[in-house]
Amino acid sequence: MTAGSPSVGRPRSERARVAVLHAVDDLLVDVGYAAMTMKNIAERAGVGRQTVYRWWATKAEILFEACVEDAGRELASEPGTTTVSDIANFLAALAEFLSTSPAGAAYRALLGEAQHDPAVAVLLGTVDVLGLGARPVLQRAVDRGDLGPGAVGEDAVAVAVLVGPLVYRALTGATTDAVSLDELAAAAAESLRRLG
Amino acid sequence: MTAGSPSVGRPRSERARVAVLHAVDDLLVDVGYAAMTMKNIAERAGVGRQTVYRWWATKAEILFEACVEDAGRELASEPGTTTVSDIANFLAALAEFLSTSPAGAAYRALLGEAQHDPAVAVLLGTVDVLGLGARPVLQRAVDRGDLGPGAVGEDAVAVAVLVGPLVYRALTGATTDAVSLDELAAAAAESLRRLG
Amino acid sequence: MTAGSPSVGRPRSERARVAVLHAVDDLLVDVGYAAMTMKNIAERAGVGRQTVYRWWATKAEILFEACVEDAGRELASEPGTTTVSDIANFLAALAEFLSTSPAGAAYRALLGEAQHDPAVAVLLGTVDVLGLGARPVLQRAVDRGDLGPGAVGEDAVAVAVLVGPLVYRALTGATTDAVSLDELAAAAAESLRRLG
Amino acid sequence: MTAGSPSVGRPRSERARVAVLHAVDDLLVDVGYAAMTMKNIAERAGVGRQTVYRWWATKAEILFEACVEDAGRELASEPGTTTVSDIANFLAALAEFLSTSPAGAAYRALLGEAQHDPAVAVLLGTVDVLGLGARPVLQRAVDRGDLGPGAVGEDAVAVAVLVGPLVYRALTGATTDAVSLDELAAAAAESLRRLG
DNA sequence: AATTAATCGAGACGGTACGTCGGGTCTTTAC
DNA sequence: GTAAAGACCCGACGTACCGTCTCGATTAATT
Repeated sequence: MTAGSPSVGRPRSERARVAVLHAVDDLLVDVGYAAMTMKNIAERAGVGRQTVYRWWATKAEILFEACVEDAGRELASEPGTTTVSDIANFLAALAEFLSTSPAGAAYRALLGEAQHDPAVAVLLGTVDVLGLGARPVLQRAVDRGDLGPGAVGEDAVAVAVLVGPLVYRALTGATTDAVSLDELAAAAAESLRRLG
Repeated sequence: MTAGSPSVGRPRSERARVAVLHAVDDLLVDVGYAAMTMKNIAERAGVGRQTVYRWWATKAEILFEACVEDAGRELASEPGTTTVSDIANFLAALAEFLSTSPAGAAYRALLGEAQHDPAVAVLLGTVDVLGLGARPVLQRAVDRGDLGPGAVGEDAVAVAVLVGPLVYRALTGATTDAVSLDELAAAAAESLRRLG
Repeated sequence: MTAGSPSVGRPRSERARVAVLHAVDDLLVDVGYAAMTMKNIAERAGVGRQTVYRWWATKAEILFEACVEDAGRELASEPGTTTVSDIANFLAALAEFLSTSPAGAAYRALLGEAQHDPAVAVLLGTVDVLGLGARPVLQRAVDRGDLGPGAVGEDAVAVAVLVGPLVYRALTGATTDAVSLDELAAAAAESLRRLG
Repeated sequence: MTAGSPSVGRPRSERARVAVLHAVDDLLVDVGYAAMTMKNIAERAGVGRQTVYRWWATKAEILFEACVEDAGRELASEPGTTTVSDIANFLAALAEFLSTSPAGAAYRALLGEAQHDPAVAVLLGTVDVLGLGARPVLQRAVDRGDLGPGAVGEDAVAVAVLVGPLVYRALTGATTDAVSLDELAAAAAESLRRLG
């Protein structure tokens, strides 16, 4: 059908694939991004070094694959009854993601690496990780009439207004308590209304 | 005067110091942060390798020193007549800083590295680079009565609300045009009023 | 007939066998022994890698098989009318073999590898490649009474006296012209007479 | 005087140099040439890997340096009173060298590698290791009138006649006892006289 | 004809050495 | 005592080959 070789030769080992993805998650927590090398990823996964290189070019690619799907699930917040509560729910999920989740730690590491390596910037550009969580919230706000339809456009600033403050605090090492989160949600709602 | 040897032996070479700081700026632009090594910093500066290590422990420290003073000057925006125009002036300066200035590139690189290396996170925490630019704006808003006095507190979210959206867009590679900047300024003003 | 499975299942592919032996010869000429790997032997032969390993354990074994029979034929020199001319004929064949023949190149490579790997030394010891060519010459000299009967014994030095000089020159990269060959033949005859 | 930088920077460590040469000798005996890698040479010598590569390109170069001087000393046999006894002394030294000496083992390994790698063949061609031992013997024979003066020429076959048989036996794993050595000496003397 | 079993080409698997590069330290001479 | 030069030991890089394994597909002799 598609490829030239549908099933010639030994098939890829699913065991090795998941072992690598798990190893990356573990190492990010245990030793941090900088000390995480292709060598010890392979060792931690109990996998040959070449097997890692065969499927991923860099540790950023592995981390990205390990991050994306988890991010989608963890950022899918409960819809609220009002726009403000909807936003509050999302910001709570986002704060949790950024400060606690392994996938969030991977995202922060990747966003950091993207500042050093254009290839990683391109990689991150392929999936709008936080936008995928934020856009449903914005769409519901548009549907309620609380936000102009331009706010969910491709390059709209609405996503940045929504997630930017929390991301900035996460990257600078600040933590955000529940009270501040509610304040931020109210402020963001006000801000977004102004963008409509 | 004070310690055992205040000025015995050859004094530190000012020539070497500025050569290193300039070399770091040049290399960040020419080859990027990742490809910038202590070795080629020393070579570009025409300086011995040990001379670099004698005064800075890591390339992040050099970059930080090269970045801070420029940042202070470049982020000192013109006070506007109203809070909204004041904020607009600041956001314009911030956008310029993040997207164009060498010091801004250094800041982004350092913020990225801080996600990988706790020591760099601590280093960045010693000077609130963007906050130093944002706080005068917020203070003037408080003075005008447009913002509650709590907004300029130590750990207040106001700074994050002000700079977060633009920082997020800069880190994810998005550019922000003048029109969007004005929208953001208006939205931020609204948002901040809500925090008061 | 004999073992558990005399001829059940698919029989060994003769096509694959000769393809491998030819590939080894070609590669030895094209890229040399060191750059000749089991991987590119299989590729050059258009054969699976496992198929090579199924029948030969090392590239030395393949080369040995490819070498032995050719060596026997190429070293079977024309008997001369006198011992000196007999020896001269043999030395001419030997010089040709060592310097020009693919089988000779294989022999030199194997003799070289035997210095690094005891298993190859054992392998080479199973067939006295040059001795098989030299012994008929020596036997005829014994029959003529030009040489004592001990010279064709198992561990006699006569073979070494006969082939050693040319082998040494071949291994050290020296070439030997026709005039020198005749001198060597006369000298060897003299030398062998002395061993009787 | 000579080079552009007579003594700038840290000087080469003599300790490291001899440690590497000794490590190579030890490893050749302990594990053999094939299993002797640049990696374990460095480890055995207690030296960084880069330090090895800084001064030698291949393990063959190291072995060559470790071999040459020892070879000169070990092959410098006692002059005998007659040409036959002179040759006998040399052949005894040569047999000892080839079968027992570490330097001889190195020589055999290098001669083997030269069959696989043209660069090693060139390297070996720079110093006529065995010839340096054999030529004095031949020269004395010429002086005695037992050998024509052409025998000590650049490309003369006399050296090969002298050392070839023993080298061939050494490379093929044969050992040569004292009785055979004396026979070989007498035969070689006869053979060389014929070359005069 | 159907079954059985060893072969075939292909290619992924876990390992390990390669030669290079950057890390941070040290040891020289020159200033 | 700093500066410039450069060698030191260390370890990760990405590549290549090792020898083994697991596939689907052949290919004959045996049922």
